[in-house]
Amino acid sequence: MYLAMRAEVAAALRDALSGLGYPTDDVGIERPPEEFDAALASSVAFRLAGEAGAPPPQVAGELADAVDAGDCRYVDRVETAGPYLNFYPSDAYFADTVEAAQDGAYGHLDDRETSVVVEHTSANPTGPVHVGRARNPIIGDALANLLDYAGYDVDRHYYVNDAGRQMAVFTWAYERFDESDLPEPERDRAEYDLVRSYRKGNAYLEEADEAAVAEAEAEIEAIMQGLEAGDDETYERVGEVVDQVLGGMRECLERLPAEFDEFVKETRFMHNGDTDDVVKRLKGLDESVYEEDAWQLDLSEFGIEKQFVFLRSDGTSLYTTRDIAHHEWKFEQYDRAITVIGEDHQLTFDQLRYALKLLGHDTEKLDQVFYSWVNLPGGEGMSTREGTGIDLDDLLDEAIDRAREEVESRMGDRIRNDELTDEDIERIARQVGVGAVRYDIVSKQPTKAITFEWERALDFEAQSAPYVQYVHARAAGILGEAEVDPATLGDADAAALSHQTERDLLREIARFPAVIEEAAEELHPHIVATYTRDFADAFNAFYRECPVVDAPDEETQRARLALVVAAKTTIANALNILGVAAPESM
RNA sequence: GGGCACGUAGCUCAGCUUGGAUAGAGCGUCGGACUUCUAAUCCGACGGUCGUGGGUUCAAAUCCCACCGUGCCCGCCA
Repeated sequence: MYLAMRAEVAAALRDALSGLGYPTDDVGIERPPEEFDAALASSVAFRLAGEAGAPPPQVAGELADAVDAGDCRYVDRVETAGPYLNFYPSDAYFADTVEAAQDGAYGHLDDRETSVVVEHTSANPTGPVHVGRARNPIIGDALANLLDYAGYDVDRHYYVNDAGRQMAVFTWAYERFDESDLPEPERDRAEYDLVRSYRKGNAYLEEADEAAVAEAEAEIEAIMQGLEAGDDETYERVGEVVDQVLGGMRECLERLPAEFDEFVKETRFMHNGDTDDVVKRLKGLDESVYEEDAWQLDLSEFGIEKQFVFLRSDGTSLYTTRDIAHHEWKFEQYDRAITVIGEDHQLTFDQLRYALKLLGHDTEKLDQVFYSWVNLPGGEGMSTREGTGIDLDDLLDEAIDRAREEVESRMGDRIRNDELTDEDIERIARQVGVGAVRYDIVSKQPTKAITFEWERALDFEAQSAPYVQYVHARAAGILGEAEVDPATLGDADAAALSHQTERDLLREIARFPAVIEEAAEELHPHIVATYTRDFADAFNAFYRECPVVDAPDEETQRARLALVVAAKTTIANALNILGVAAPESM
């Protein structure tokens, strides 16, 4: 209703402006401060003051008189507050909001008939997913959910870097070392098992004597050449390592849960000849130069002084070259391609973008969401190769353990005697623990640097997942207590919802689709998280002030029940976008 | 040195793209509210030169410039 009302207000303002002979290009619609019950406001009077030769409040008054809200379904009245115009919602606004939000699909915007691929995580299959990388699947999954709600046709891809030097090193090390050379694995799963070889191999390359290293390097080089040449046996050897490690990492990511429609392997674009084709076309560009035996692209026209090497002097391709072939493949199938990627890839991504542009592609279709790295206290980084960093599995385990302790410690002073079973406790611990980790990460702007600290990541207090989840559980509790079939609330009268906190909650519910629209437009899932906090505040105020089960009369009770259903649906869907579970009880 | 990002209360963060109503939350501190639809909640108090300095504007946390601090990148790695 918010979006519809905004359209009505904009149209009514434009009519009024043009009627008075003012420009209509900027109607200055914004959200009024909390103390006003208006749903929308306009500051347009400020900008007209000069032209009108009158102070803003006077212009506002003139405009308020000129605005005709008669045809507006959702605008009840216009009032001035100094230089501002405030637009108050009508009864129909509230009635339609309650009705719309009781539908489980509330928040889904109209189908845009636009396909979009969200590539995220794409962590190299070298070992366990650590917390430094965890920001990627959490942001990526929320972004994909968000775009889905916003009406896009979304696919989620994980691009598997199975062709680089790292994988050649890994494959060599996997074949080179025996179990007896390796320490105990930290966890009983494939990636923890295999990463031991990878770490051992890297240490060996640094520490072994020159001749031994040269021998190893020759084997690694042979693997890389085999991949480049499309040699089947080499593919099989590398694939054996990649598939095992990736399988384990996938299990870890599913705990979040983050799932993918497709795992796209980099080697695919070497094997099918696409990379060779890209190289051929890049060589033909005016910007292409052959220097020091390597083919490079001069991107100085885009402000990048560093030349982009796309073919090594030994004739092998580079990561970004293969990524160009990968993106051409994406462009063939999707209208938009969005990549969630670490800020350390900023330059690489620019090179990719401009190379694609030079090859004649519309790079407007390409978007990226950068996030900055998560570091350990003391500024230490996390590295799979060196084995430093906190494994995501450990973080999730710890979060669930702490959540379980929390649930159990609260058992004693629960007022409500609803007999939580052991399964309930386990379910709540998982929902709250994992939810807290996700919420902590998704609620912040991705560009801000994060230092990982256990206490902070596992804080269950306000402004965390449990705070919002609790609202959902409270709503579920009321509906359970009322023993009313939500489906029978169709005739509930929203006019009975006249309390200030009821109106405030309704306004929050009404805003949800606009929040989705804005967050999707800007590719900022954290806007949804901010919304859930405001929403929770509004719900808690309503909860405090307005008894539902013991409402003063039946009409009020039914209206409030309908409001609770609407609120529950809204918060469930908002949490769903963030990838945070919405518990029925906790 | 160059490029990109970030800098808002003691701490963690919204707000900045599209300038506008006394700059908002949470944590912490202090003081209140559970025989009540779940107190993982709520109410109140305290707390801010919006990094610094200029500029644009009727109006700047928001836009522009310079500087300072922090992170990331500047490889024929990914």
